Amino acid sequence: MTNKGNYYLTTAIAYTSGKPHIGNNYEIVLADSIARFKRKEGYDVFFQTGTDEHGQKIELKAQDAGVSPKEFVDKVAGTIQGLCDLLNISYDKFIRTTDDYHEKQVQKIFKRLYDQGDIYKGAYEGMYCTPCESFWTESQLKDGKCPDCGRDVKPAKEEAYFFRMSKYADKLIKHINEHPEFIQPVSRKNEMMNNFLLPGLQDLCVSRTSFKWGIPVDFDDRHVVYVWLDALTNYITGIGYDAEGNSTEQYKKLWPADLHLIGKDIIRFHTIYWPIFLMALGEELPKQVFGHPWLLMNNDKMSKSKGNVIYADDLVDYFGVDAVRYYVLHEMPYENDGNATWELIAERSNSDLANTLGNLVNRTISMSNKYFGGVVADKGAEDADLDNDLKSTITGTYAKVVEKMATLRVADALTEIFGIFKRCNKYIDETEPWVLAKDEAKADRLSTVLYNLVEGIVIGASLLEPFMPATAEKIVAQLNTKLRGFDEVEKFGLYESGNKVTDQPEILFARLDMKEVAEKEEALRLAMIESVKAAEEAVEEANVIDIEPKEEISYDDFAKLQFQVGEIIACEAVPKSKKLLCSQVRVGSRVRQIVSGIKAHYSPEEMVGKKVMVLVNLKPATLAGVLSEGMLLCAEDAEGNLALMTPEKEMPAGAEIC
RNA sequence: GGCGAGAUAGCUCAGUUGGCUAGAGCAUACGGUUCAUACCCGUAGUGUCGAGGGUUCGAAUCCCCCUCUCGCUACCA
Repeated sequence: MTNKGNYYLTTAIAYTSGKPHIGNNYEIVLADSIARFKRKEGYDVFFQTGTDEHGQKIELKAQDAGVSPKEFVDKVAGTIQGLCDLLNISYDKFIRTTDDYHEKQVQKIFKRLYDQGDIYKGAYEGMYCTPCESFWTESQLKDGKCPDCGRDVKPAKEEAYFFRMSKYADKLIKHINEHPEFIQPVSRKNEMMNNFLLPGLQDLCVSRTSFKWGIPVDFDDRHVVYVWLDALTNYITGIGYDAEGNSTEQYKKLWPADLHLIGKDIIRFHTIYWPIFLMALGEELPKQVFGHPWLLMNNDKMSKSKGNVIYADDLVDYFGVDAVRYYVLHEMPYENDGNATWELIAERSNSDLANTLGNLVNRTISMSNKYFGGVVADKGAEDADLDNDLKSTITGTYAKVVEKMATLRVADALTEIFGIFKRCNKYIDETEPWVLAKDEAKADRLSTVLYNLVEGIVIGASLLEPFMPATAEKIVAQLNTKLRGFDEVEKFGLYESGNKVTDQPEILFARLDMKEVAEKEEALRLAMIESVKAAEEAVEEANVIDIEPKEEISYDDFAKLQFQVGEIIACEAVPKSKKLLCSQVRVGSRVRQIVSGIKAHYSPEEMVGKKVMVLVNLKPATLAGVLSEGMLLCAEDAEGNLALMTPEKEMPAGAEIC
């Protein structure tokens, strides 16, 4: 195939906070199929993936695990790279944001942007969201919560470096308008425009002082570089970018990237901040950013405690790598989220892989052995009526696949390829080889029919190679030939006539018993729940939580609070609210009505009769239209589980707590 | 209560700028076949395109309203 030039594609780098599940691995399988396809089309492909290893979340996770952040990310990065290899991912480069050259360049980039005035030092006073590691202004908050994740924010002030986003906003708007293909799917483009660009971009805080696990700003080492500035630059540092103008030949060859493949949740970072960083560096923008949908499990959020997390390695163990690749590539819709369950994967494997494809290869080889001792020869005994349609279907498939792949419709491309195998099965029915075999005079015709089948399968396997490389190889190995290049899949009849196929056809995909699949899934589910429990029990003893220290108070401040034991004598849910319970609480001789947000943790029935700790002199308030005169005190753990405070010995309602 | 997304065959979904009797795959039923992994081929379907109203020569597609589902979010005093 003639060289068509360079093609540089990337996946998002995986955040090393834990082992990724199949929904996370979907992206890289998709990227791999595109990379392999482009290579086969004749592009000089460079495919980069890797891990994003900095940030407060990782610092905390490492702390919990009792290891250093570096030890923590080394382990997770190893797991992630292992999964990539398991899934047969043909990446050219696996970058880690803790790699030396990357860290050095990020520092240089930061310095350069600072020197040229795009980054300036300021003080940040605002609301901070810890999980997102993001600062927000009051006006950005959504109902007082983080507009991104919706969790609580807290006021914080810190010296920080800022990036002048607004300086480049107009240029970016112009770029997006002039390059409609830049943001895919297009529906995302308007979201970015209307929600962020047109209302006016805020300057972005690009440094942190609240934690250490990041790349230090080299001229002010109390600060570490904002994780997104750090992470996004991997796309250029990984191929040899140098902020001082000494970029490598590879960089000059590959940049700008042809495609950034990312999840739909991080489109904003890739279509607003990243392009602006690049503009500031005077670099070209990537040609396209594709925000793919998510793969859900059981149409539900995955959760280890529910035991419904699906891991790629479990699936590969059971179904084989190509069945897993086939499933995620074929079942993922283009714009909506997809769904995965063990049953769905098994059904797909049985119907498409075992029946349509595997059985076709098997029956073709069996017939060749049975009728001709495995020798496949084209005797030229054509039946134009039957053969021409078969041939045109097969040779016409490549063009259709190319058309689908051009717009990243990978699932549709696979459907086209399987059209070949379906057509071949039909051809067997049309030609009835077992009938031909009974007539000595029709031996040549029979031979040609089998030749046509083998040829069709070879072309189909060659088209299938980018998506299911191992299977494609297995098929042609059994047919004693090689996979074709894309310049040889539109011609019919290149299979070497007289070749001999294997006499020991191997089952490509075994049919799966749905009952066994269900049992396997259930076993894994139980094992997962067990391991979660065991892990919880193991940490139970050393289980401590640190919370943000509050300002010191005087005894007088404390004395202002009046706590008493209260007895809950009645309790009911507050209508029109999702979290509130309304309790009647006897405190001394008085009964107070207290509303609490604990419906998720206590049922009204189990509340009744409890003796609890009550803050009684809190100003009454109305919640969801119901008056509340006081507050029930609870302890809260890191997961937000609540436990009511109760006296450890029997005490009368109204007893003072002091 | 607020914001967002969605509702098409039993299941998973396609349906481009409104246009001929609404499609695909799987599952189902029936028929054919036996080379093959009880497989393959063919046929048949069933759908008030969530309900109602409107615009139009014509609406799954546009507008209004309603119902329901799913996210996120509010009230955690």
